[in-house]
Amino acid sequence: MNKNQASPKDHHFPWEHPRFRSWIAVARACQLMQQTLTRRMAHLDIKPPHLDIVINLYRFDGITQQELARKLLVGRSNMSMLLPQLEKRGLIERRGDAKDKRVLRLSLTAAGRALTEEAMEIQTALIESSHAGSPIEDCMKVAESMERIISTLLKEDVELPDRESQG
Amino acid sequence: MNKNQASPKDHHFPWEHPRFRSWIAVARACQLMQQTLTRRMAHLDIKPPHLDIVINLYRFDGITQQELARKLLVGRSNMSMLLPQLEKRGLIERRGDAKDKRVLRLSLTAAGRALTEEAMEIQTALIESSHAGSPIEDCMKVAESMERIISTLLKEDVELPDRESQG
DNA sequence: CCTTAAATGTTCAAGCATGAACATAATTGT
DNA sequence: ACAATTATGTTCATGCTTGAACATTTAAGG
Repeated sequence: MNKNQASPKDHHFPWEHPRFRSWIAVARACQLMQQTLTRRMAHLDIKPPHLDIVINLYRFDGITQQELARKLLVGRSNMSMLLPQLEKRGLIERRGDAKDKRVLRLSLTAAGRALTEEAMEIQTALIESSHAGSPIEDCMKVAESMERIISTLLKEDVELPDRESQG
Repeated sequence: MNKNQASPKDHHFPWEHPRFRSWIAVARACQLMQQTLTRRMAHLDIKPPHLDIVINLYRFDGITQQELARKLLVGRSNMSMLLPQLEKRGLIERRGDAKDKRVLRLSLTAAGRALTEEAMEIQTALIESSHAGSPIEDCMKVAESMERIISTLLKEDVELPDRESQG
């Protein structure tokens, strides 16, 4: 009853599957990285979700809330909750588009840009140090594996409300 | 101001660092996997956090709440919130320890075990299918990389309240 | 023994994320 | 032009997660 599917070899329990064990490690690493990053950025008063936002604004000035939500793989309502906070703190600006009166175009203020650079340094330093001594080729192989997984999951992930796969 | 640290090579922006790009892919893959798993398990009325719990109870019968929290890298208060729900649903049991009157020892009921097996099959199938066609060696290399990162992060992660690194 | 420190579990307020329902604006079809 | 559909953003109720404060129990030090 627990090995007639998804198990070409006869591993009785999921945690005996190499892929399963491997994925658990990926998930735990992610979790730990997020928690550590949260603590390291605490003094800037931003958390990973905010960092994801400002980094994307740093790269893609004038992006809309919907585009941003798609890049971050979150719902639009999430952006509607978080962006006003960042706006009140003077880190970002939201300006209506002249051509399309529905959309709000986002950009960083000078203060937001400065904060983003500071936070990105913390994140980069953490990533570099936690990969301590791993050859860069390992990293590339990891990236390839993950991107394969991402595109697989995005493909079979059609037809859901309020989230329509990203570009 | 944005490249005097953590950057041996002269990549001007974080997203030009191979390790940074690679890590973003890891994080996104995790996020997508969780979202997809959430949808696939919706009919069982359990979410990834509950699955993590019951799988560990499946493996480690009689574990305490504290030990469980450490394995899952979450706070004790989290367990205090989630476990009573599962208990009310008749999926787990909590029994006080005779020797140490502080601890509650956890175990699955028959219904909980059945549900866990069903959910594990879904998760295993999802993991297998999302790795579609990736050789098993790639998986092993990913696992190695992630475990290195985990141990690095756990080492430098001493001294924090309510979370004391796991065993 | 008795005081102090540590460990385990609970409660609470706050913040993040979600999906549904809604309002407005743009696009398409006729 | 008009109706129907789609797209963008907001609001709301719900649920997960956290960290602090607390109570109880155990362990350690004099």
